[in-house]
Amino acid sequence: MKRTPVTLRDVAGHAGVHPGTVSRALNPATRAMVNERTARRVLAAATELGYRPNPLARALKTTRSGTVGVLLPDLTNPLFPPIVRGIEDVLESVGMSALLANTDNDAERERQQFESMQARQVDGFILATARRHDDLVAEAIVAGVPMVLVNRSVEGKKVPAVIVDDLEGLRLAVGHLAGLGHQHIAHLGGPEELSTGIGRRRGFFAAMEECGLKVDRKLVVAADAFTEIAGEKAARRLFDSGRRFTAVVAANDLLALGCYDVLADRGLTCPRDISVVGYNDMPFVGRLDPGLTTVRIPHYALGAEAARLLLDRLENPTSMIKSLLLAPELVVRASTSAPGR
Amino acid sequence: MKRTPVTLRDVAGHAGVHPGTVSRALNPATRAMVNERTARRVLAAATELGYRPNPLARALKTTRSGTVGVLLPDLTNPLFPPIVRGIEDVLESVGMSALLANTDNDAERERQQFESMQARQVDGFILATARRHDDLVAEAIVAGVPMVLVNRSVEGKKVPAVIVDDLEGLRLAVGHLAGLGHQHIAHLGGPEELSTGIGRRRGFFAAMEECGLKVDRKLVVAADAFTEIAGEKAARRLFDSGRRFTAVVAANDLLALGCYDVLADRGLTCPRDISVVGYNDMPFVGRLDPGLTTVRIPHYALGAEAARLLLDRLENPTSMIKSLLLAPELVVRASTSAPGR
DNA sequence: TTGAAAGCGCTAACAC
DNA sequence: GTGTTAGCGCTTTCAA
Repeated sequence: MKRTPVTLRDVAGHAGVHPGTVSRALNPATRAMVNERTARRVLAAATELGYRPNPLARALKTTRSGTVGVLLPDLTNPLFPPIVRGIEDVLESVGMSALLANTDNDAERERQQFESMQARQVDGFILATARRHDDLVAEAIVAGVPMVLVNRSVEGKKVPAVIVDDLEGLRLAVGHLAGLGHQHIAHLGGPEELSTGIGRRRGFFAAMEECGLKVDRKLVVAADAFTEIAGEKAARRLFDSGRRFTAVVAANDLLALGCYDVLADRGLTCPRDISVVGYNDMPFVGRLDPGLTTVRIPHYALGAEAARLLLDRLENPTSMIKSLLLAPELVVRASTSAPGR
Repeated sequence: MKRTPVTLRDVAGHAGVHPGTVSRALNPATRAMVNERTARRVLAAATELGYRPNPLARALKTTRSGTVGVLLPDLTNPLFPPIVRGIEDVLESVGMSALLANTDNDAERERQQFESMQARQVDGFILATARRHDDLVAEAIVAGVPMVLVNRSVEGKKVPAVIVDDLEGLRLAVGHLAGLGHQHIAHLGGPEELSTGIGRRRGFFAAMEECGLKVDRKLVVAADAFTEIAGEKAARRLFDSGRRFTAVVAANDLLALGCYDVLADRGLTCPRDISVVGYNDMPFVGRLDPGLTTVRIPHYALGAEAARLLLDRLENPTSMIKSLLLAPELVVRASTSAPGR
């Protein structure tokens, strides 16, 4: 049970063949090279001895470790666990596994983790940390490091990514509010150095236009992080603007929570006084008080597809770069209602 | 930037010394063996060439990989991310890292992941998956595999664990309700094959006793998993028992959520009709409707301490086995009030 | 189809 | 102090 002391040699000895032959017999890709009967004998010996190949030794030899580096801002952000599971499940299905690292949005940490993973000979990367202008990503791409982005993309899309259609997402959010009769809608945006921040901001403008609504630029603010605190701060700017609005579309659920806080602070009630729409549909936001109307994104699928895309590139490095745009979906709950009472 | 083609040899050549010397100079533990000046020269050459040691090669040689296997039921259970971050942060601080795997409470998967990690030569394990009677843990311990349990423990504690004082936790929960005037308190327990399930159940009985309250055994049920669904099912049994009760203490927050569902289902209001107390203080349960009164456990510290304990064992394998019992804390919110209107 | 031999990048006796 | 040597467990030419 302890450290596998049983090696290829042991199996070879037991089966009366050369270690090289054992290697060939045990590797599905090379099994064809070996006589069917010998192969069976080797396999039998292997199982009998309880042989477990040593992935490190293999990796050292082949420079392929069967692992993928996954960089994300912070695992405790509820957005990420489902994405990670999606990644892990797909990787596991092909016998690979993920190496996780949290970067806390720190570019230096990010680079350090990236390099440490490279040293560990990961076969590729999945990044949930990309900024719109991201040196690390740029360098990795020119260096030919297999990589796919998830949730966020970079400017000048030469890198495969699995992201959500934010234009559509905002269309759903704004359309819903407009349908309810809201005319004065504010946007609590995300950091503009992130594709998600800018994408939803653009989506907001586009959707307002489509609905025939005027955007009051004082009612478009950008939080400097996708956190509740940052959301609170930015929401305060909205309320301090002196402009009138009856609804706010937040660029993500955490921001919407920050908005909830400000509402409570000022004795305002949601949705009676102000309707709020979130983005992401994080776990449990449906059970908040009030249940958050939000744009659902397929978390798990984002991760799973990103992993698939990466596997694809790993198998076929020269294939065309493809990205995936997943469709969001509106989930209407209690935080939105018709305006004015 | 790409694959590190620069090896010990390269550095050696550049510095005009033997690779062995480079190895010694670069390893803090053996640096003392080498002349100060040579060491400096080597270091300079290493940085100049951008040398990155290959952890795989080192691991192969030393059988120590600098990684720790972490088995947990499911990363998307909000309980775990903070624990995992605690583990990762501590490991990272000593240059190690974690390999995660989700087992979905499947013993077979668990064993398989365990073995695959062993094959990857992890230096030790942190398990959040232990059952009270756990063959895998038992075998690993006799095999001398360094391991520490987190959150859950096993029967016959011969294995280091970092857990929460459930007796105290239940004392807080029951005491709070008793203080509010509740006399008829139900327990929505967890699976009894888990130390957390049984521990909180025992804590419930003990605390009721301490408060001078009688336990109605019909009002003590056990869910068969720590999930919202299982909680709902079990809570239904409570309400179908025909017994009178004004409060329920759930063995965890997810179970409490299941209870919320049943309440809603039956047109009951919390806390007016029934007070509910949870356990764990998962992220965001304070924002539920109603905000959940619960017993807070120090998630992050659980993970961090588990990692520290493991590092301790790794450094000093023969040291005494120690476990840690962390103190919980009551967080009173809106789901509890005095009984009877 | 199988054996022989070299070597992935590193560490650790052992010698000098 | 530093060089030499062997080898961790595996894959993969190259011969046979």
